[in-house]
Amino acid sequence: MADPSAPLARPRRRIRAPAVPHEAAAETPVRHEAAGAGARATALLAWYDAHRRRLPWRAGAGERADPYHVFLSEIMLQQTTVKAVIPYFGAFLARWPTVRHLAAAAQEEVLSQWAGLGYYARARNLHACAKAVSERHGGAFPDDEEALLELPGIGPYTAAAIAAIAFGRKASPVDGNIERVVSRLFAVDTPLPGAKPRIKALAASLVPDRRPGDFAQAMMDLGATICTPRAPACGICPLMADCAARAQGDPARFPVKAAKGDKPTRAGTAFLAVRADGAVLLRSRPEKGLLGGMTEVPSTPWEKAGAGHADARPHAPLAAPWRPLPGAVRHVFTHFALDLVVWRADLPATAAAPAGMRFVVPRDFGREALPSVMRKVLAHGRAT
DNA sequence: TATCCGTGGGG
DNA sequence: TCCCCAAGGAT
Repeated sequence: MADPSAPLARPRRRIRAPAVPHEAAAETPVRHEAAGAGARATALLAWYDAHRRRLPWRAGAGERADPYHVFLSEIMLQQTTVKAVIPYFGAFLARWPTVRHLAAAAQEEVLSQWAGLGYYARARNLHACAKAVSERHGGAFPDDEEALLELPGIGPYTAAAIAAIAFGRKASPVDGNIERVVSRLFAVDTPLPGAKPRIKALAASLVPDRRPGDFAQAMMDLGATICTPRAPACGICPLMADCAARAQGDPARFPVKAAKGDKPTRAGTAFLAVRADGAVLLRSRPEKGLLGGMTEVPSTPWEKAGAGHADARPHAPLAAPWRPLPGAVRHVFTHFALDLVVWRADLPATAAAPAGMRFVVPRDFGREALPSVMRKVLAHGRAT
C-alpha cells in the first residue's frame, strides 16, 4: 500500500509560510489586509456569507439556530455525512418537535427511527440527553460548554459546536474538517492523532470574538467543499494566501496520519426461521456493545475467521429442519468484516417463539430497530 | 492512549 | 475491489 508520507525531496522545517507580506494580495478572492488570525477570520466569514450552504438545521443569516435543532443535527453528524443525515433529521423533528417530546419517547422508538444511521450508542445517548435536559434543565439546553459537556453523548466537539452555533459563545469545535483545514493552514507535520492538541490550540487561536458560530460553520463548510481530503480546490480558497501547505506545493499531504492497522474478518451463521404467515424470528441484542439494543436475527457468536469453525447447530434458536442458503452476507464494520452464512427453516404458522424472542411479520419490520447487516440477512433469505 | 462503535459513497 | 473517510464519544 502506498505510504503518503514517503521520503521528501527536501527538509521541511518550519516553512510556516510567512502569510502575507505587507501589501494586500489583490489577486485573491478576498482581501487580506494583514497577517494573523483576525484577517483569516474576516476572509473566511466573507466567504461564508457569500457561499453559505442551506441546511435544514441551519438558521438564516443573522439568526440564531434553535439549540434542539443544533443538538440533534450535531449528534447525527458525528462521523456521518450531511447527505445521510438530512432525511433522518427531518423525520426526527417531525416526530419529536421539541426536546421534551423526544424525552417522552420510548427508547425502542428512538432506536427504530435511528435504524440505518449507524453508531447506535448515539441514539441511546441522544435519548438520555433529551431526558437529562428536560429533567435537570427544565427543557432548555445549558448555554455553556462546561454544562453541555456533562450531558450524555456530548463530548468536546459537540459541546463547543452547540455553545458556538446555538448560543454565540466563543468556542472552538474541532471536527475532521477543521482538523484538516488547520493542519494545512499551518502545515502541521506531526502525524495524527498525536497532533490533535496542537491542532486544537491552533484552531482556537483563529476564532474571532464576533460570530464564532458562523466561523465554526464556515471552517467546516470550507473543509467539506474546498479544503477536501483529496484534490483540494486551492484556487478558489479564501485562505489560499495564508496556507502553508499550499505554499509547500502539496496540500493534500496534510493532515499527516499514522499508519493504520489491518481489519480482521469474523464469521458466523444466522438462523432465519420463517413461519408460513411470513413472520420471522427476531430478538433484541444486549443493551451495550456492538449494535447495542438493536434487533437481530438469531445467530451464532461472530468468531474470528480462520480458526476451525465450531458447529453452528447447537446455537440454533429452535429445533427445525435447517438448511443452509447458498452464498453469504458480507458486512464491513468499522473495525472488522463479517461473513454470515444464513440457514433457513420454514415453520408452520402456529410455531411459537422461544423465550426472549418474537415472530415479526414483514409489515412490522418498520417498527423494529434493524441495523443494515440484519436487513441484508433478511434480504438474503428473501424474508422481506 | 488505544479500542470500540455503522454505514454509505467516492475515487 | 479496496481503501478512505464523514460535523466523535465512551471507556
